[in-house]
Amino acid sequence: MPQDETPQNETPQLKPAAPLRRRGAAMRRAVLDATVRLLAEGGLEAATVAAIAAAAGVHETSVYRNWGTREDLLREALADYTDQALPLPDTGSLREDLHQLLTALGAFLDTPEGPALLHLSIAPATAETRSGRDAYWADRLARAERLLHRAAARGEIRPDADPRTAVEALMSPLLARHLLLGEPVTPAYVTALVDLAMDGLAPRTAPRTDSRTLPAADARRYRGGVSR
Amino acid sequence: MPQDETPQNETPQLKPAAPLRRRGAAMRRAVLDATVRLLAEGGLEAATVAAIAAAAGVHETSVYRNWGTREDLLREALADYTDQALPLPDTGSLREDLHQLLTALGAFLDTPEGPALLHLSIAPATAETRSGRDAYWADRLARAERLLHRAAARGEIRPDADPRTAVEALMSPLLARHLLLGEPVTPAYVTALVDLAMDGLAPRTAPRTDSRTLPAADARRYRGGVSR
DNA sequence: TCGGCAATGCAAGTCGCCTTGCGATATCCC
DNA sequence: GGGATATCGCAAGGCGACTTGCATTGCCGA
Repeated sequence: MPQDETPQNETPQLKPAAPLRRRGAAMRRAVLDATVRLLAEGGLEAATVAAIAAAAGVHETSVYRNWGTREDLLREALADYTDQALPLPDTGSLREDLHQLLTALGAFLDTPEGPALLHLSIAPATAETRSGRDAYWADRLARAERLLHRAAARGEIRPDADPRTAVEALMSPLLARHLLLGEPVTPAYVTALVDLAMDGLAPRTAPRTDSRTLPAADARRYRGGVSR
Repeated sequence: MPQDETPQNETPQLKPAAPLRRRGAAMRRAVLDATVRLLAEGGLEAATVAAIAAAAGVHETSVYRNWGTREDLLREALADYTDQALPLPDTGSLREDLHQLLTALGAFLDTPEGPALLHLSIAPATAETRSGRDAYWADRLARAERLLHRAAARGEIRPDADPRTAVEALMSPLLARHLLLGEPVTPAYVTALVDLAMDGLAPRTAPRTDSRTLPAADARRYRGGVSR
């Protein structure tokens, strides 16, 4: 125990009856807020545990005891922060809805929080953290799926189309573009994606030649292994 | 050529006259090989720089001097290793080609090397490492694009479709599934994806109701800014 | 063949993530 | 108000990534 040494730092006059040692929910909030702030200001690498703890006026140990790992903390902070980041449009037109949704997603990816969230979602996940992560993204996709269901009710999409697949096919490329290619998500790209999803690759008013393309139902046969 | 590796550290008596201070290309090969081996055996976390260096019979410092970063090393090792992992099918049918390509990609994602490559490709990249990473993935996509171009020559796809967008829309979901959702890439999923890309969401032989869906050519117009 | 240069080995050290044991205190509950 | 108990602050330390200065040695060309 520190007998003398008077560990109180340089507070010459003020001895505020200040809250000092925050705990429980109050402490969690302070840490979560500090995390998002540091993240937004300096990106992923600025959000070290030491920096976060200091900014929140909390000791590093408390962070680890409450969240276990830095990644868990960042993940929770971001999930909490971005919970209402992507509102669901409802314009009455699927094409337009999708366009707006993807544009909003693209914009989010351009903020510091976007890539941070993706990086964390993707970091080698342990069994425990994985379930939380999967649930988070599954929820995001489920929300987007509602667009498709509304469109289906309006007869805007073919009845045999799978909404889940469509949602993944639409949102994944935006993430991949940002993460893998480092290319921006332009309005033109969003349009191309939506058009592709809506209209498909195959010629619509088929070229007079009979269907060289396999009938969809038949294409389902699965050719065994791909040679090496 | 590889003289038996002798991983036993306990060689109490032997002081081989050939300490083998490998350098240059020989050293790089040894390190690259050791990296892939450790990666395949113990996953990402087993491939520490210390472990790799030891397995390659090289000093840690050399690794850092040659690659700079652990991630750069892993990235190069994997890129080198997987260079011919995804052969381009050429069956004469786009639907079938895509099916095989995506199936092979899905299979790759189920090996330890697949996720490792993705994780590394996505890790916060510095300006230098980013260009290499982007180029790698751009090359992968360019290869796949060839499928689309062949199909275009055969008249299998509408002339106004963008091959690049299609490739991204097809491959990205597989990556996202693995990384974000933690869900497996099943043959059924591959089929659904390919079907979606080929046929689109919009009803084909339009429901008797007149074309509620915008004509493909006209749909390309871009509705101004998306609100908020 | 031999010297010189560059690449490697080695040691010591920094930094960020994370753990642990212990003392100090806020907060609930009686 | 006065414990009990869960929490928090603190210090020390381990581990892995990464750096740096210096001693060694492989190797290429003169």
